[in-house]
Amino acid sequence: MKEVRARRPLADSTAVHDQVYDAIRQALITGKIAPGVGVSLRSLAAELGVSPMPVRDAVRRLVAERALAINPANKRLSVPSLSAERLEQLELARQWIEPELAARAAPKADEALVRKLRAIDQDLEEALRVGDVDRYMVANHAFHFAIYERAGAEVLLAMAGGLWLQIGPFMRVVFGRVGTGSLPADRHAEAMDALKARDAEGARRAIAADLSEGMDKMRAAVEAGAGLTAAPTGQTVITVS
Amino acid sequence: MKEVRARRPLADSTAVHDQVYDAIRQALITGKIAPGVGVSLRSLAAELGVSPMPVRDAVRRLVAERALAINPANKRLSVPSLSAERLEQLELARQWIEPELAARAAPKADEALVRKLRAIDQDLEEALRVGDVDRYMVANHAFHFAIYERAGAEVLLAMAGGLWLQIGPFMRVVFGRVGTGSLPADRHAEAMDALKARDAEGARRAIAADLSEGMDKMRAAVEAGAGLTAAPTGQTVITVS
DNA sequence: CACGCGAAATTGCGATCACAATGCACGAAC
DNA sequence: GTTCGTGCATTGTGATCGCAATTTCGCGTG
Repeated sequence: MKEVRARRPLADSTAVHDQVYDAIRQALITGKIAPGVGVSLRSLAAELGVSPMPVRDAVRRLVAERALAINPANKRLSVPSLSAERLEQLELARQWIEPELAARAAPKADEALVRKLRAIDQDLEEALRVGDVDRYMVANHAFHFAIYERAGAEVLLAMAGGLWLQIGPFMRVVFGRVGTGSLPADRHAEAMDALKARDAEGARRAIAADLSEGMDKMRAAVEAGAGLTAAPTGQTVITVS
Repeated sequence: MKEVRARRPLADSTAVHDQVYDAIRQALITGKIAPGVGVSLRSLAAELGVSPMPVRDAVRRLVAERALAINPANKRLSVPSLSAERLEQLELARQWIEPELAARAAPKADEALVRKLRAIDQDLEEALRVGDVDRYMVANHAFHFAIYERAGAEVLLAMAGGLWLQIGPFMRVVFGRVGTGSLPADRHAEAMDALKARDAEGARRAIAADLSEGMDKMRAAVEAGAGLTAAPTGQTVITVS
């Protein structure tokens, strides 16, 4: 475990704790870490090849964003378990904030944005065809936030990002069960049309509909799913690359 | 600066970094730290009498909650400056989430809650009479969140907490200028009546109106205020517990 | 007096060590 | 065979040290 660690100039772009944060964040969004399982700082650190320190920093951020939970007694941290209450609140919040962001982005949309969205959406459908769940989720996230960033609403964007972070594990459970084939991307086409036309209300409706469909599936899966809250004895086989 | 530091059993209640977090959080909510001023880890640590490490942890959380900003170039941190855009988004988010929480709390309200609210409100009015801004803000925060906690909506509650944290510095600026005497607490009485009657929509309206009045004052102050990002030479006197 | 320019101080970041506390497991007693 | 207690391993937390980079200030030059 004592490896030669390349010491980067450290000023080029991102700090180590940011990279660790992104790694765990991606693992959460794509659902690579199952809900309910416990993770430890040192195990994560060893897995990522860094010292526990930057992992601590990253974990602090994630806990603050409610993407990771910390047992107040144990002080041991884990992925928050999936409950119907949490999902209901997350859905409500998403249904309010994300259509709003889409509506604000519409007037500022341009040809470049639509082109970028079309490229992402093609990748998304490709992922759907081949059944690559991870790739689909990454593309879906990219699609939505390419729109939301255009709104130029920093505060709301950060809130939306936090919500996606919290809802990632839910998504993974759903698509792990239902499969990716059953989710049509029609709403994405509607959204792109509305953005192309700078139609704020149309974009709002399209995103709202897209969210509704996705959340419906999640709610159904959570209500029907028995072991969604995961076994506390879960093995943490997390491959954060 | 080499003091004998009492080593607490550490398992009694809260960790040091939590105390530091609470200290800075309180300082932000009550507006003890002015927007735009830069703070350093070591200076905060020295002021609090701890090592820079727990301060780093606390700051990490606060940055994640957007209560502190970090200059990507400098990597130096400061309180986010007050802009009309930020205020507009914060107002929108508050206007959506806080009435919702109040409405959810109303059916669960009981006599004990109303009594507690009445006590807080009396303290609040007392603070208004004597012109104690800090005490007023603490009481106002306590009033609102005594209600919101009753909703039992963990996710929404956390979001509301984050919003208050971001809007704290704004509040301080407003009340530092306008003075506390001009803010009537009538809406609080309405809210208490609605809660007592378990009237969800009434509680929603009361909180919405309360927010509107407060945010109107803030918006007016921000639009009119020139030196809102200014940095008073204030010594930030923060103390741990 | 103004303007660089270089050295010292400050700052954030990461690693390593120390410590208290909890979790876990192996083994002994009934 | 079941149960309880004792030891070791692991965990989170905090302090201290080192490093690189940026800021800051003083000094010399124009």
